[in-house]
Amino acid sequence: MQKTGYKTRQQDLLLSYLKEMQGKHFTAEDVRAHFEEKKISIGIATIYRQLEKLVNEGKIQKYFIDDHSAACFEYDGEKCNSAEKHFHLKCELCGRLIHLECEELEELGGHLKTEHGFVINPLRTVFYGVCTECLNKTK
Amino acid sequence: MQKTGYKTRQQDLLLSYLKEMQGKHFTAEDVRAHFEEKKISIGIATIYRQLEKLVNEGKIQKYFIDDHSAACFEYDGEKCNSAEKHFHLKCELCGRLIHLECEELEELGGHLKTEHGFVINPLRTVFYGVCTECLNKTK
DNA sequence: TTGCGTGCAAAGGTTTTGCATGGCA
DNA sequence: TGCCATGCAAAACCTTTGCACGCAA
Repeated sequence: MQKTGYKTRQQDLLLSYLKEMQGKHFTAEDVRAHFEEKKISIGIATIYRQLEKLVNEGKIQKYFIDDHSAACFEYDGEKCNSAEKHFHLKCELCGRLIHLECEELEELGGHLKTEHGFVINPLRTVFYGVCTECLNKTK
Repeated sequence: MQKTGYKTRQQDLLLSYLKEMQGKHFTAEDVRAHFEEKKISIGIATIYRQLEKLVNEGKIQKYFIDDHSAACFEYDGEKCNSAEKHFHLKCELCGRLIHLECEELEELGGHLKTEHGFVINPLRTVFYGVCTECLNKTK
């Protein structure tokens, strides 16, 4: 399960970028531009491959915001890797990512499995909607 | 507000397809293939333009399921609120998109709202995980 | 007749892939 | 040294767009 792989300069660069961008979303192109600004060159293919690996490991998440535009990635920090029993809520208005731990919601997984034979993956599943703050604002 | 536009053969064909596919999801390519099978030719550009129009009118919904794959469309019929009563499950292994209607799941929206002040948007939310068939295969 | 709808092909943008090279262990 | 990671460019892919023509009203 634990594929170590080699440690590379590009990998480190990307990880440092993740920490810097923690809680914010970015595209593959954002990553490339960020390092180009610093006169550091990373191939876009490498960026895609590293990001894909991180997504598979559940370290970062991949979102599809609108239309056929570029995919957004987001790093949520250490806490997300340890706690597998929480879900993510993403506000469509303010873009905030909310971490939700809730017993009743945890039952959702059990229900889907026993009643529908579907094993949900909370690491990748994101509930889209509107958060409390934004609801109040629009009233 | 109500832009009538012209009535065309392609429009009628698409509408008949929608009725046939009511409650199921399909891609632009699915539409093209469906009519090709019947020896009816419709330009793919026309399909995209018609679908876009229908989305803007709120007649059909557009989903962004996966990676760089094609967008999914869905016609839920006359009743406007029906779309809010089902969710989508996406199998991470076989890629199948499953259409799930379940009363207990409908309560999820209510729970999120009353307990967490979050109004979920089922039109955009997709549960990722592994479906029954794939679970059995991997055993 | 007017001008929207259509079809074709080309363009557009994002992501993936093949292949030779570079670099970690 | 053995192999994975990288970089480049090309390919793949879905979708949009420009333009001339067709067709509804």
